[in-house]
Amino acid sequence: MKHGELSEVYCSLARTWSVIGERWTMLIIREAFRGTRRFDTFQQRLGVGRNVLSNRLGRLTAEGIFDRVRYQQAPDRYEYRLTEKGTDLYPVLLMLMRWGDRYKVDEPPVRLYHKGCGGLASPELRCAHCGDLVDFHSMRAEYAPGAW
Amino acid sequence: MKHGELSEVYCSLARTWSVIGERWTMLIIREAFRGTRRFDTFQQRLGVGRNVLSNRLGRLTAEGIFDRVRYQQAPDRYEYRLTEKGTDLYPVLLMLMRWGDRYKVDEPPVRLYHKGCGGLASPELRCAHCGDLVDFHSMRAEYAPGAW
DNA sequence: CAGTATCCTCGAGGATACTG
DNA sequence: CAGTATCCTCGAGGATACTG
Repeated sequence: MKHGELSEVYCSLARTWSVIGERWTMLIIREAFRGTRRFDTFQQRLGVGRNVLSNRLGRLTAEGIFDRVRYQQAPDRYEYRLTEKGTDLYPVLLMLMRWGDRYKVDEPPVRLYHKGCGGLASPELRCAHCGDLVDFHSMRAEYAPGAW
Repeated sequence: MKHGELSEVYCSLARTWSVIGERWTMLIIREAFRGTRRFDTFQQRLGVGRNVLSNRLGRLTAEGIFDRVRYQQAPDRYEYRLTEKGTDLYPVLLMLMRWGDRYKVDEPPVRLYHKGCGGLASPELRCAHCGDLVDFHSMRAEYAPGAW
């Protein structure tokens, strides 16, 4: 199975992975959450090849994760802004970071504060129905017919 | 920057990505959450090459995400079980699935029920401090010195 | 700046045969 | 079963020069 074919399987994870599951893609999105919008800024901060970056930004724009917006005329200059579909990847990013905070570093490189309460935030997963904390053991999965 | 070098950068996301950010790795872990433990079962369900699967299971075992457990003697047979470090990736998996449920499929292939309350669960992120829903706009990030 | 073009390397992945 | 061994392909990624 090739990378692109993941998008055709009836599996939300596989399809999501076909969009963001490449070496640089998630790092580019993280950089965007950090406020980066311009080609050369992405390129310099990540150290990614210009051809690769060009390709990824194009694909993510086609996918609807970035908007390519002209911010200047003559000459025209464009920048990349996360769409709502893009910012909806924030929970994914947070959970990846949190796992790394726990298992891959001594001290978290990024601290998150919650604007609402002002506290140091360690976001956690709760059941939307009853509000209890959610983990692997508390969930039961049912597969639709045809699910991969 | 090579894939392995991501593990040396002072960034929880990059380091996590160096562990799970390859084409098959996250799909193998998902399959494990589904209950799969044995080499041939992984191989048949995912359609991944045997050499690649062998390599990934070895790396994930070395990383402490899988335990390689002998379940039979003469001949010895082994299976792979998620460790706690492995099941702690569940929130990552859930958030990836949820994004795919929203943007990549019409009908969710997998439905999750919360054992506690019996309800159909759509897990959501909340601030551990105040309990409010968390999204990108409600967070403020502070970077430690040396953070990538 | 925001790219495109070109050329190259390397390793992830696929296919298949073989083994204790 | 649970792998290892072998050989091959292909594309992701790196480096660098060039352009409007």
